[in-house]
Amino acid sequence: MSLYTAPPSTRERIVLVTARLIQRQGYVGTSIKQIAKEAQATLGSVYHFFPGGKETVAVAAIKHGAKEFALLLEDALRREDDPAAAIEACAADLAVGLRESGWTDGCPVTAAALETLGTDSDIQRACADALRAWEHIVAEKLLASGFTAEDAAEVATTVISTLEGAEVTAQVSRSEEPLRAAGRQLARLLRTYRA
Amino acid sequence: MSLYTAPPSTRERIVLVTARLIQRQGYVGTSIKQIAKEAQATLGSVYHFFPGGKETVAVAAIKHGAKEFALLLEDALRREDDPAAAIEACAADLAVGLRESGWTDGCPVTAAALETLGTDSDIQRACADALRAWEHIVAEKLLASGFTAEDAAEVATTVISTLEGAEVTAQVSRSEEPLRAAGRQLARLLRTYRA
DNA sequence: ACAGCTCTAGAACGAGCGCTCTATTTAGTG
DNA sequence: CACTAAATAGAGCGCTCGTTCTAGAGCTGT
Repeated sequence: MSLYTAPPSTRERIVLVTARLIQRQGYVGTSIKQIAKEAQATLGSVYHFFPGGKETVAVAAIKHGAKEFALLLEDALRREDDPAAAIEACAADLAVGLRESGWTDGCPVTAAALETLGTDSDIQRACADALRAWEHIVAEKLLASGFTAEDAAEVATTVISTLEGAEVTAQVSRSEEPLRAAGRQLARLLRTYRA
Repeated sequence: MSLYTAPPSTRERIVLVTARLIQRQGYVGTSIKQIAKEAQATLGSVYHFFPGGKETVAVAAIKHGAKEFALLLEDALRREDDPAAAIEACAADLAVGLRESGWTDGCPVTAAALETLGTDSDIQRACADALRAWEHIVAEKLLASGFTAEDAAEVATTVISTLEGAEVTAQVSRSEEPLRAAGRQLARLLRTYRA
């Protein structure tokens, strides 16, 4: 990685802005015109890069957000040897990021998923893929720490669900505490599996 | 309670329909005209009962949904003496309800909260109130089971967060498993607090 | 009979939606 | 320099949004 990162391309700006807007206002609440304006692009550019229209832009943004959280997760899990401590650190990272954004920049996957529930759309698929990928990352760490395959899968699912829910709770109550509490309780839970 | 329940009034139908639509499509994705049509009312009736417009209808619907889940929670906690078993049963109840609705009828509070994040609106306040009320119900049960005040508060917050998150995960993956897993893991966590 | 309510009914308004379309500018290649 | 494809630019289309407004229907008390 170079010291001087290239300025983001128009396409990248569109994706980044869309991800942020979905975090804050949801999928339905975000218009293509607003995306174009905030990305300093024009309507023509947006439809040039995403001929599939609004849904295509959203899918790209959700995949971007999914990868972003996956990196945060992998980072925390690599820094700490103990998975319990790693998950607690991860929750703390989320809490700090949330506070710094004024409690607005949550998880674009959750937001978009809830608005497109019965739809069988690409958005739903992208959200389901993201959740599965995150669970897989956690499960791998647990397996490496001596968990059985069944325990790892069930605990990983619960870890992701709890982090998701605690993030929403933290946003609504505008406090780090729900995420901090979830981190501590998840750590306690993981430690009950020690040999 | 009589055997013959009165047919719901126009006002009640509006609130019930709105709650269901918010569950499925979110707040922004639900229009007043759709509410009127599905509630078999007219626009005039909606604005007659809710002069404050869309937001007022949504607040009433959210409060209704909040009370509904509070009753489910209190019911499960009353049925079981052991709080761990009670929370697990609660998760199972949610899983069954979700499957029976075709994975569409989740939590209107979460859905509405995420779409109105930075807004300082009555909707945000209603969602925050709902979460606090649910946590309080769980905390009371834990206190009655011998938890310290601090433990009860922190665990109750985590229980609600986990149930919220697991419900979303279950909806996206169209499976009862995330909620079942969350129930089992929460039960395991609660049992670590036994004297 | 009639006034005075609550409730129902839906047309109409301005604003904004997603998207299409035609131009025009920019960048890359021989 | 000439030619082409990529990218930018935004006016305009049909439609739906939330809301307002006027008009009528149903009921009660006098």
